[in-house]
Amino acid sequence: MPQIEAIELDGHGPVYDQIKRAVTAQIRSGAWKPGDRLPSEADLSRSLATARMTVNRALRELTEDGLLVRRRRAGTFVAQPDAPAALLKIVDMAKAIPARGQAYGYICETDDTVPASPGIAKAMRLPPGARLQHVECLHTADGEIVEFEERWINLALLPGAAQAGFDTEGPGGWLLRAAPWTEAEHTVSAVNADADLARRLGVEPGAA
Amino acid sequence: MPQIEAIELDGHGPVYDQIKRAVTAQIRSGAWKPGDRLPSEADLSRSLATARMTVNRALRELTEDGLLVRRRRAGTFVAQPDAPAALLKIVDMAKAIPARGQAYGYICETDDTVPASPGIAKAMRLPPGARLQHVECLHTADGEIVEFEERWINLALLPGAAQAGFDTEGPGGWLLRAAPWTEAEHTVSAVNADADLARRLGVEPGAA
DNA sequence: TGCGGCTAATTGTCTATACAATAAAATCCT
DNA sequence: AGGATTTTATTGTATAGACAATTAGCCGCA
Repeated sequence: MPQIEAIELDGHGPVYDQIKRAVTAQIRSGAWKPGDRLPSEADLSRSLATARMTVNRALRELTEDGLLVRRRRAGTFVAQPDAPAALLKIVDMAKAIPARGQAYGYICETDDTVPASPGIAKAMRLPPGARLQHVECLHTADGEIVEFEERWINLALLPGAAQAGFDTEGPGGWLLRAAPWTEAEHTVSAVNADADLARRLGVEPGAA
Repeated sequence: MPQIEAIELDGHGPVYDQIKRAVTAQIRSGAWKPGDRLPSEADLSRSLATARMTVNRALRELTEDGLLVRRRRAGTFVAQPDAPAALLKIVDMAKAIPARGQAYGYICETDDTVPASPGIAKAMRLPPGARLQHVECLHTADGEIVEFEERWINLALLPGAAQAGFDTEGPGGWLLRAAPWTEAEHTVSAVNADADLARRLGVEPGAA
């Protein structure tokens, strides 16, 4: 089981930001690894001598950024990294358009692994034939097509993208796999975490 | 000067979410238009009988979503809609990658207005020759090219994209134009708002 | 008029506390 | 043992109050 060390603030800027940086630093440095459980808000607020609300804001925002995953009673965990970064922006797009009063739609036309064509390879400074994930999708607002987007993702750097499935189910279905698990029980808690994330991602956009 | 009516909560879910929905509804319905000033947090918390922190969280999150713009002492304004939606995801990408401990880079290769080629026109269900904004950019993490992205934006629906300038300065430079202005003084407050947004967008990623 | 300093309105953050919601873990009862 | 129930740890939200930071607007003065 991971032993979580105490973190320290740097006195620079708002406290919640200091906490965010400190936690981020722990994760970046590898001191806290994916799946590790963080100290509880109560513990952190005690050891940092701040109010729990401040810790809460920091952890809540990091969760929003996809760096952490939280579950009531279970605790706060370092999220599985890697692929979510590629998808956050889609989530964001899906969130931003309804906020403007329009019904957002996302249609994925193609999503497959292809060797880089000479033209794309040149654009990406890759050797021709490198494995790429090719995604074509449409963003619609109120049924009208706002944007056509074509992407080539370097699978050498983002291996998770191949299994991501950017299809019509939307990104939520994929993000499921970014769940936290404690070292001991893989399957069980992974299922739970999936349900948790699914709820988070499914309910929020629907409500707004 | 716009007369802002009181808003009402619906008793559904967390209060900060109710406030978010209520404000969003006002904006969607057109009751609050871009540039309009909202009641102050103090006024809202009084008229809604909630704590100011709760109102603050709601307005802060809506600001994060790009729906509002806030300035100390000046107040909270309905943001200029429209084009920011297309860019939020870039901002998000720029934020998400450094959060994972890598240096994010954004290189825009082309950004011009073109008539739709037959192939693209078909994909977007548009007549060939429709005006599109064509953007090609690279997303890099630690200098390595993670993703090549090509986009065609329907200028008929997002006219602002043409002047957006998705160039190497990054999206921040563009978002400047999404500033709020009171009906009376265009130029002056627009400049101020620019400075404000610039700070917001320039400082946050730099700190993290 | 124009400039400079003061005032005060507004947002931004922090604290301490409280209670609700959730679900893991322990306990009890059969 | 095993299933039901109770306990309890943890996050989620709400509140009231306080002070800091920013800056628009006002007032005075040259």
